Amino acid sequence: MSSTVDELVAQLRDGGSRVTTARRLVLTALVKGAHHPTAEELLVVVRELAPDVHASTVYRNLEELERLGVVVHTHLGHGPATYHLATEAHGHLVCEVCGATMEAPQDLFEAMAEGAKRRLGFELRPYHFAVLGVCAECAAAAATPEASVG
Amino acid sequence: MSSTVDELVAQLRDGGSRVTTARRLVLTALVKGAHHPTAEELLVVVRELAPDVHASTVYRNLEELERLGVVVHTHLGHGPATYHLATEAHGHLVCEVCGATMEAPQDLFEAMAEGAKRRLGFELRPYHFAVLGVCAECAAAAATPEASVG
DNA sequence: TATCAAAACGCGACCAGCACGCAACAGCGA
DNA sequence: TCGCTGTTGCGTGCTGGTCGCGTTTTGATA
Repeated sequence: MSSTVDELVAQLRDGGSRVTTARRLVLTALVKGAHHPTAEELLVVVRELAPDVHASTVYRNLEELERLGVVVHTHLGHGPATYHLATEAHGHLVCEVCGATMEAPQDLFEAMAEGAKRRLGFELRPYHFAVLGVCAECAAAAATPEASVG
Repeated sequence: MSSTVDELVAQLRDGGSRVTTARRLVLTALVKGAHHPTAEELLVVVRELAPDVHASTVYRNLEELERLGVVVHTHLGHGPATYHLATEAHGHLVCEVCGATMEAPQDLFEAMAEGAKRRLGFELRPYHFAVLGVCAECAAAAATPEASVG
């Protein structure tokens, strides 16, 4: 969580990658930006600092950073993928009704992971795709017929 | 599981939808076809029976069938969505390494679902997106440095 | 059985999200 | 500073899916 751009840059060098302006800006955007930015949103942030950076550069850098284990991407639903630093890896719960995204408590997956491992030999990595469902507010709204969410 | 095309057609009528050739063929493809067909694969099956059916017709029909609760779609990974009858709804475990897909035992999600409900008020619907991980074979292959999966 | 409004279809254009090929550029070790 | 080679900008292309429009088909009714 305490990752600074400089630390991440060091990871890049260790991995044998060059440190370019665009690449540094992508890291900056990841550190400073919103919680679950898409590639598009990262591009916007990057372009505030360097307007000429091309979208494909951001995509390629995210790919490279992921290869190095610096960032991971997650699918929160039907839209574009979202990116965050690998040090912040966590599961997500997303409400199908209102789209609210919440981070899953670390231990929420534990029982399931253990069950999958013991019974199927399957090692869960439940971070890549969000688990969908209905959040408390929307469930309550659905339960009271008079109410409407909007 | 015992759904026949006729039963599904009846569901269509009950829902106020018209029964067309293309629509019946989509249902036929879902009943007879592979386990987790994509829209594209369904289109191929449909076209074996009626070559002039257009791709957008299949997409629109799947959307309508989903609206009626007859079919559901699932994302097994980065590729296209897969479709199956709502009566066959189940969770999926997908291996990130080899791509193997397995149906999750019904009770695997129960502990997690209960925990999410009690602690966050969140009602899990863990069927829409697969849970990724590493299958037993690939985990074993990774554990023995000499072995290689290919 | 004929009529007809609305639903569904075929078709093509279009869109989002992303990957790719290529020539120019820039990081970084010597 | 030089030069190798990784990276960038740019355009183009691909996949998966949506949309608008004019035509065809369905199915309730006469």
